[in-house]
Amino acid sequence: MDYEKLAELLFKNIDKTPEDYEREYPCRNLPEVAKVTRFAPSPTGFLHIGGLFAAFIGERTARKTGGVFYLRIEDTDKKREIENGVSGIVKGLSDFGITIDEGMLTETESIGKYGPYTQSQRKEIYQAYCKDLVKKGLAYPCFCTAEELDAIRKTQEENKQNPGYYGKFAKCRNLTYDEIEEKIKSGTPYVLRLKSAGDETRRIKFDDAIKGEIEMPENVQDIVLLKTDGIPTYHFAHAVDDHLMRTTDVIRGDEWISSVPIHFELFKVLGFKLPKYAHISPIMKEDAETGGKRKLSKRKDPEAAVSYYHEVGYPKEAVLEYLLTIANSNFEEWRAENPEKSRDDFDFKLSNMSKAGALFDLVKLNDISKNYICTLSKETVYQNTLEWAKAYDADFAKLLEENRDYAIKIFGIERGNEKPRKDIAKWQDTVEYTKYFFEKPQNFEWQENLSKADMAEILKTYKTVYKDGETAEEWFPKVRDMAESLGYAKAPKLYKKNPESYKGHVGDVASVIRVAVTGRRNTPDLYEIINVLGYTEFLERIDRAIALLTE
RNA sequence: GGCCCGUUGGUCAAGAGGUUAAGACACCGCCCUUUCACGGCGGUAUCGCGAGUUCGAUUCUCGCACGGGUCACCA
Repeated sequence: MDYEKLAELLFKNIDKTPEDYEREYPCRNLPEVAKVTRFAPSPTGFLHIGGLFAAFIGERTARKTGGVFYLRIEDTDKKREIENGVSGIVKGLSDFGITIDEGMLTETESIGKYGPYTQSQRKEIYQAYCKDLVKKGLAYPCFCTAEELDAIRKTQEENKQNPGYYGKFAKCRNLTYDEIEEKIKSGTPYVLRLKSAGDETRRIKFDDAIKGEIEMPENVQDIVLLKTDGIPTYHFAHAVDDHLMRTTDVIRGDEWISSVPIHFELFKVLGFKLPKYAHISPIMKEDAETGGKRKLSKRKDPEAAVSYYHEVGYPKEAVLEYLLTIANSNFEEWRAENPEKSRDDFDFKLSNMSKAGALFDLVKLNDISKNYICTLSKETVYQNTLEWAKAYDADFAKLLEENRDYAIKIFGIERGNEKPRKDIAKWQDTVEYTKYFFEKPQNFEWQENLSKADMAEILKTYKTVYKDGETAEEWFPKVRDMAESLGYAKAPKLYKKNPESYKGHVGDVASVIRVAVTGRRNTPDLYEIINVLGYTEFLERIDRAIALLTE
């Protein structure tokens, strides 16, 4: 067989050679320790939390070593693609502060010298390498139809043989030049296959940065390199792109582990140096139905989508810190010791990653998020809440903008002291949190141990006792005195000793005021709330409550 | 089924051939306290199973079980 002639027959329009591309995309001029990593999703528009996790780890690895992190779009499957699919991915990344050094910025724009960064635009590159492989007798066209392939698989299954296109089953391996030429001329569709030289009794070995030493049988399959439409499969594109883009560390989901033998052979026949592999375990979720674990599912779990976290308003810092604690569990300890430091100063290590898939824990995320938000200033909370509301709650955004100073005061309640409140986990929580400041209470959670008359009496008395402008130190003792004069214990402890001699205790009295003003039994510090509301509003609410209680 | 990966409390997990088997979240109790949070103190709870190596194994080896992945012209 004249392979040169076959290569010309198959790829007559391809003039460039691998050598041309090697020159076009030279080795990066980086220090030896610098790592080049990438995130390479399909443009489905949907960014999975696991994708963000992988991207984040790639970004951290590159940053830490002074390397390069880039975004490549793997759009070799038209079926997966949706319109503006790149934007969704790019937005998901940027919403959570993941920045790229190279790659796709929008649907069509990119930065970097190693592009194009969209695989559909790299067709000639792949074909040049394929042409070279054909020339060397390492790849061949295959005209088998789907039906023929099915038939092969069926007999293999019946005979308990490994399924696939390999060895004696690879009938197109033995086609003559004339047979091939005839089929090509008649327009028969074909794929290009690798002529595997693998031997399943031999084993490959590699050291995965996360999983450690892994050993597997060599690949023997004549896998498809180029599909009927001339577009490469994932495997072939991976080899060519990661080589040409000079990726040093391939960080990807561990569903790829079983394909590593294919990648080994591909890198070998193409004459490429193998990258380092790091296979990440997927993020799991507890499955209510089976009681077991399963991958977070795009269909069943809203929290699988990165956009979910943005929509409900988790700060990106909280999400990233949560992902970091999953990735390197010693991060939590480091954070506790270095509360002021930037996340970037943490020494992230691929080797510290867990080999098993972690269950996604929304409760833990909430905790991390509350701890983060409680360190922010009231102005920052206002600003972040406003930005969130502008995107997802227009009415609330309007309210915040029209009452800027007031809203900032609300967010200032019990904030900035040594023990700040920790009750906001996400910006969406602020809607409920601030509600009674913007509207008079509709429902009142009155406590059951007091009669309406008792409560009305407390409020009427309180109105006469309360003076605008009291300090916190003056305020509560007055409430105590008032409680005592109305027949309530000054302190809860007194009441517990002698419950019969009192109507209740100061806590009940304060509670009546609290409910009258806010409608709720549980709120932040009452004194601060009253001051934020202002004297006029306070009086109105007390009067309104008295009217309701005495009607 | 073949191949591969994994398995320490409810969750995330540290750990090393000999430890009272860290810590965080969650949960429970107590304290603080005008409510709720916060904070402080304390508590419940973990090495999948069976062999082997060893004076000793949760740690090393081998089986098994269970869970997961993969076996496409999808990535």
